Amino acid sequence: MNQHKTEIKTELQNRLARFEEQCRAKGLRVTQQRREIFCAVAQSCEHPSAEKVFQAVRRAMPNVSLDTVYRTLASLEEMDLLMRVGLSSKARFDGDLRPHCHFVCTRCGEVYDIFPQPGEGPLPLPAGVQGMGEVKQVNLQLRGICKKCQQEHKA
Amino acid sequence: MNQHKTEIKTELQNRLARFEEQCRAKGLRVTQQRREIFCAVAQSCEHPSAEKVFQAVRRAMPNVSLDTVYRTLASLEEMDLLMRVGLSSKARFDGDLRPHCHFVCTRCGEVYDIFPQPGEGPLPLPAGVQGMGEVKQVNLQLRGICKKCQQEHKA
DNA sequence: CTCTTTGCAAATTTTTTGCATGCGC
DNA sequence: GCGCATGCAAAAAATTTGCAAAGAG
Repeated sequence: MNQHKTEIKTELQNRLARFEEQCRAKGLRVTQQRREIFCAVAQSCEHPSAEKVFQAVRRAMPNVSLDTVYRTLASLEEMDLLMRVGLSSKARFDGDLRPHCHFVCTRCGEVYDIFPQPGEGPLPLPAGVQGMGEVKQVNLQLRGICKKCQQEHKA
Repeated sequence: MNQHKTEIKTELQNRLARFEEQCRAKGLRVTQQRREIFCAVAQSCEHPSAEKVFQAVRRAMPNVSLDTVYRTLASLEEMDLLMRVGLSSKARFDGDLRPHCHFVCTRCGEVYDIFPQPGEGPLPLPAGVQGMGEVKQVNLQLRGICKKCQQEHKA
């Protein structure tokens, strides 16, 4: 992770530029709060929760409110400027433990199973996992817009 | 998904057996509620939320309480009888959009990045994703026990 | 100057916990 | 019968929403 620190630093400029560009493209104003919240996530290596982002931003900006953080995180996600680890708020469960993947529709929230096709082997693990610990479970999550939502959007 | 329905049906017996076995192994009692909750998740293809499981179980058992569902889902997860899609309750954010994976420690909740090693290509997508919709984001999540927790456990 | 965005507060939703009673072992 | 597990209720945590005031374009 640390060997990436410097890359991240130099990349922060690019990201900020992209942030402003994206905001303008979507007609959103580039406010201090948005910039701070974006930076807080972009600079952090620790996958912060909304609360953690709030605390970090508060140091630079003592009266941001938690709800602004929530609203901004959601809009940054929508602009593809950050991503959510895991799923949105509500926990969901899967009783099928056979290896398979999930397609998560970011519009309707539906979770679809993707089972391996006949003859398809198990997914290869990234080499970098060596030495991190013991892997007990693998879950590949693909996020996008499902067929149904694509069609509704066209209509 | 439907071509798996029948497999799931026949597999339900195995799973129930495994469920009872696992309960006894961990010294947990095999109660009606646990069995019902386990079945509700095992039979469902829709990755139900706690609330949905609660509603389903209520049909067969009108006075289960929601907190029993929560407690039971947590213990079933711990016994590896089901898995959680996404992460536990709290949302977490990642500002790094370069392709990388996450190692999630199920003991301490820490999320570690796994960047591709030099020369390592992008992860192949499962063939079955064809026709599900447009994939915009790929997230591979490996769950297990991280190095630090392994060592603390030994001590 | 306009209209989005913010902060505040309060509401909602999701999840957790304490305690007396009940049921599996 | 013993003791974990449940149900109830209430608390805590996480997230969302309505509205007046502030600030970006």
